[in-house]
Amino acid sequence: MILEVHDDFDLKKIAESGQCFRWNEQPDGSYRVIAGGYVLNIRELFDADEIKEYSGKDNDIVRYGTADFKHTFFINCGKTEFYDFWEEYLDLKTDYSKIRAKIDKAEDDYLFRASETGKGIRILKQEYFETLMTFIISQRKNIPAIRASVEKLCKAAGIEKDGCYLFPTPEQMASLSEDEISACGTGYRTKYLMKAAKDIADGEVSLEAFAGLSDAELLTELEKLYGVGVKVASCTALFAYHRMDFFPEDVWIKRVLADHYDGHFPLEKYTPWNGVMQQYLFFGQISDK
DNA sequence: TACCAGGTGACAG
DNA sequence: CTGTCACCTGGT
Repeated sequence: MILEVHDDFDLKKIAESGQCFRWNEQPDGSYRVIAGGYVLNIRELFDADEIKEYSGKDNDIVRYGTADFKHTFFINCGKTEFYDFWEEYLDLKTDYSKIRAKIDKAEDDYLFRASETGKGIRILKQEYFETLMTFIISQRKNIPAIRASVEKLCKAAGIEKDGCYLFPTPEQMASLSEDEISACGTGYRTKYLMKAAKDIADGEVSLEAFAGLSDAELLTELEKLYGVGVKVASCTALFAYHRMDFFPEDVWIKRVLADHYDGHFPLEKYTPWNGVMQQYLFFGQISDK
């Protein structure tokens, strides 16, 4: 299919934004994305001739956004799979260039510059269980270490598909022994993962039911899970439940706030889009390194 | 070798 | 309620 997005959309920035850990750049510049039980390949078509070539092959074309610029992608899935999962996952109905336009350069030049650097990031709508597990794993780990750990876990418990391993279901995860999980490099987080997986597999906790809660209630319920504090809970709320107003504060963001905002971000100015602002600030910070 | 990294729970005070 | 500390593991 051809995906034409008249809005901010940058594959590389999304892959490196730290919200997802299973986007892998391929030798041809495309990205392989494992999510929702699917394995997708997505490639931006930069060249007009290339776009014409693909468009001529009676590929379905879907269009999103209203900006006066566009990004064109080739994705190797059909309409059924696309509407079933990827449309929502990629958050194609949200207009990020309009959200970006809420940032006043004169009022906050630092955020404005961060948004220019991070332009193209979208907040994915990822799966509840995978996001929760992944951000539990992320505690005191850097991004490469998180990716390596998640990959091992998928290989240990997930189903193989197209040469990749899907993220385990709660049941698959709960069937692993402590040693098997620990062998994935999860360290002291192993007991947190086991408890959450078991409670969810047993039906004691329903991540699906959490979707009906208000932002505040959702945060409270997530924080009740063993090993889940405010950071992991707010990342899960933002990246899986798509609660766009959450503003997760990790050490990187805390540094930004200390250096540029007197320790406190003016959340009231950007409601209900603070999560997007957080992503711009975070991306600006890590891309300096 | 020692210290740190996208935190959290358990405990002091 | 705020401060301190151990914790697995991989990296410098």
